[in-house]
Amino acid sequence: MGYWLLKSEPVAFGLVDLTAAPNQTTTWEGVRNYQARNFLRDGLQLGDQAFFYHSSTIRPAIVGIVEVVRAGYPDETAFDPISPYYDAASTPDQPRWYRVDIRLQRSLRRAITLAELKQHRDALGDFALLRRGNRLSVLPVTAAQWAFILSLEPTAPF
DNA sequence: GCCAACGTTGGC
DNA sequence: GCCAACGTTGGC
Repeated sequence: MGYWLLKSEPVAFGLVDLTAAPNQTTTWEGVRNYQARNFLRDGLQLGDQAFFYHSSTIRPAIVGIVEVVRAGYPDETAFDPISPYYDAASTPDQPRWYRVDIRLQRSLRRAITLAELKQHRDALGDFALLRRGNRLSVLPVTAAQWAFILSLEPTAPF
């Protein structure tokens, strides 16, 4: 079972949108970065969990947990000339870009902000989200990092 | 809005 | 293959 972090700009598609989506499920398409593509194609497996992260916003933060409900498959938006994600170099025979489908498992009881995560650099170790100049929209999380971050979320009220 | 980081493109 | 130019990401 693998763990990941998926970034999304809430202005474009945030937790509110995922919550409102049919079946609280969406397809994670339009990723046009090779490293992220490799994770989508080869890394994310059915049943894997991922943090849902809000980026490019006033308070960047992990806000939810999603589950992979369909592992990597070709991102067909690359084949569509009208799509903003169109890429003439990607063909059905030789797809260049991949996507996964995800479903909201639950919202976090509170947002765990990037600022807070930075305070725990030592505990988190080498965490892709905290690397300098990190721009990856799909990144791996170790089991230890996953457990630690979840431990920051308050449990039952009492 | 600014700027650092960094991936991509294209000329040579 | 090098590298400058350029575009995008994303935090602040």
